[in-house]
Amino acid sequence: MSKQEKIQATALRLFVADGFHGTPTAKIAAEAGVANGTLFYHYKTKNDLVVALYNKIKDEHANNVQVFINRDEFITTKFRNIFIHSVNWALTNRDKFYYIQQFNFSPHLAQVSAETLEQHTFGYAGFIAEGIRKKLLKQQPVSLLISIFNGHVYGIYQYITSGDFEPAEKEKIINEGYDMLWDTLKYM
Amino acid sequence: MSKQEKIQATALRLFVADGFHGTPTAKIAAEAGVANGTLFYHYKTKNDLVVALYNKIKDEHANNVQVFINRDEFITTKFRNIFIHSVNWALTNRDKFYYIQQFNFSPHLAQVSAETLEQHTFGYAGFIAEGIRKKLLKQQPVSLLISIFNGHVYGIYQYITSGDFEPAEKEKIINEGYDMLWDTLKYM
DNA sequence: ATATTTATAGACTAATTAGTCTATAAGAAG
DNA sequence: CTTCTTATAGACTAATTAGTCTATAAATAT
Repeated sequence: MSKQEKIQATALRLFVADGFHGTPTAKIAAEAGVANGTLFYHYKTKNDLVVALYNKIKDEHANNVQVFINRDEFITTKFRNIFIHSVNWALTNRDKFYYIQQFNFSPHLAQVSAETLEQHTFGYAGFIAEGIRKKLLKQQPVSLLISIFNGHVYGIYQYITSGDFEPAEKEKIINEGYDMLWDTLKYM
Repeated sequence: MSKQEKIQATALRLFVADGFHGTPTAKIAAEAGVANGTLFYHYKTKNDLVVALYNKIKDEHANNVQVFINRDEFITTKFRNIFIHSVNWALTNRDKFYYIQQFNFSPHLAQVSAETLEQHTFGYAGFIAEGIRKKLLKQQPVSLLISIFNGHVYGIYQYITSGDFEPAEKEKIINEGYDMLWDTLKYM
């Protein structure tokens, strides 16, 4: 792990635990085992670090989803896989998932350009549009279906993290959660 | 408007615009037209103000929903009304809706007791449980249905606020949004 | 080898800001 | 009318902290 990666990992952990403002750059540097100057060498400002971390996590997730989109499977299968993977990703990367929400509801979001934001849902868009065209999904705007999809992922995530479930139970909830989403989004 | 109310209203506006840490208490006091000492007379600490504001907004919303729950109507009608009202409330009180999310994804949340948090969904719980018992809603845990409900409100809200829609369009989206939610939650 | 760039260290500072302190004013109670 | 409580004001401070500065060390290129 390079010093830069250590800084990122430590920043993620501390930002999630104590918030952006509750985390001094000095603490990040100290817990990452690097000097103050090193942090500011890699990131011109604290704000730069906050934004870079966001973009990195978003990229990681988008690339993750892209793999499922690219697979040569029937569109409804893909759709199911993407949902299940998204929930599982959120559950196994809670810090990262939380960080995205934390960032989304902060003034930092305004610093990310609309294009960058769009790029992160770019993978979905074409895929969802195809589903609509082929009359597998409801005849509604792509972005509405994406919003509902995300809202549903979020809802299932909230439910699972609010309780204490066995792995098998979790899987069952996710599967049934998918069925419920499908009831919402399927054509007719 | 009392000085205290002015402080709350100004704090809400500034916290949403600039974040918790981006808003000095001195600025809140100045823009509310009160002295520094007055703010700290009403709220022992800045943190107290942040938490009090959260509880106030949550209470307001919970009381709002309660009115619909108490109405003497058929349960499915109530359900629909609550969904539509929730989306409309979020749309006409964007600052407050945003503030709740901002707070939920901040370390401040840990300062709100589990009971207080539960109390805010208390109204829903009995009502949803009734719907499940009467086999109008899916045979799933109450809290799962609430999570999905909230996730869906959030999704529709996101979609509407991300575009520029006429009032009539908004209404149509909300109504269709409800139909989609109902497809997910209805029994069979 | 030597020069240049990249990476790291850690002491220092200038600015910011939460909260305190003292002084009053307004209102309620006796 | 006077005592006590509540509400308001605004100057002040002690602590925190983002970012700078200078010095090297390591790596890369010439």
